[in-house]
Amino acid sequence: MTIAPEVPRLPFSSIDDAIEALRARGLRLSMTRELVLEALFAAPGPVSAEELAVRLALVPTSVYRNLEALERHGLLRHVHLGHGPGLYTLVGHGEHEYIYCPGCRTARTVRPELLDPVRRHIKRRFGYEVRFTHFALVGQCPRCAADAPACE
Amino acid sequence: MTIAPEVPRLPFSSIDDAIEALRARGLRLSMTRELVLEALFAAPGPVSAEELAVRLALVPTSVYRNLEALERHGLLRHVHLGHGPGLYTLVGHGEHEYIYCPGCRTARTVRPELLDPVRRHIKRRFGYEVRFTHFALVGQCPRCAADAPACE
DNA sequence: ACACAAGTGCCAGTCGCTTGCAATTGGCGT
DNA sequence: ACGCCAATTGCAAGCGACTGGCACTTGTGT
Repeated sequence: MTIAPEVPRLPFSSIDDAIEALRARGLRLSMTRELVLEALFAAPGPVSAEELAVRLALVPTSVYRNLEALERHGLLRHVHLGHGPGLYTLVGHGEHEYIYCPGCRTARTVRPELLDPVRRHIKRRFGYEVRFTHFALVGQCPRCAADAPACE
Repeated sequence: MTIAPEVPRLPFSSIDDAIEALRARGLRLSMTRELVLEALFAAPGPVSAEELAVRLALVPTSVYRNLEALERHGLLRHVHLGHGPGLYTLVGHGEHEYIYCPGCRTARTVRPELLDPVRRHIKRRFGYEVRFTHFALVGQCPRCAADAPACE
């Protein structure tokens, strides 16, 4: 699959909102689906499909399929920090963008509006509406820069 | 594997430069290795390992291993546009960064210095030295924005 | 409470690599 | 020119992250 084209993002502040939106899109609320939504709602950060499957004792296939359906309908999105699996978050439930440091393999969150100047700049210069929601920003964090002054 | 930590990037303007650097790093110039370097040197854009293996009639494993070794020693780098395989380029042989549009699944190249203001902004705001060399910038291109005015 | 499409479990398959290991070979030292 | 030996290769198997097929089950509008 490729990166999902931009899909309308519905903001959810409770699971019930998400469930309502899900119904509005003609999706059913199965047991599995509810568990996935709840887990994502409760999660402190983005979660991989594999992690969800394990934590919820669900069969991975079903988790993948649910994530795919929910993302296709704009209830979820996923981000990649570095290489590795997609990490899912409920939309509208504390939106973040991420900066990932390959040195220490950690990501910090960034409030989306703080990147608006960057988006505006790129829009003006290149005409593209970039978003950092699918691939994290990648760069050396200050700590790693201090630890490894050898780099270029 | 994770994203390679920043490695000194040696600029090559001919294959011989690359071969010299390779020797300086204690790597041998095997048949396979030479073919890979030549193919990358001749390529108009970044190339996947699979593509190289097919075009050069080489066994994929060997291509992967060569790409890995050459990248580790700073002769190559790879970028991801959207999902999909890593795409390799010889370092110092027409450096580009990329903006990828998920709508039309195409990337345009950007002269790196044009993104310097963005890098400076992020450095000031967050302290990170970001680079767009591993993950492409992702965003809707003007054409796709015009075609699909429905998006948020 | 039924019908029937949406969703599930299971199993096999794909894609993009990675690893182990025995056979080969490039590039010195002589 | 020859030999040595670690670097490299080919082959086969394995792995992580999904994806697809298919028969079975279940949520839901009527």
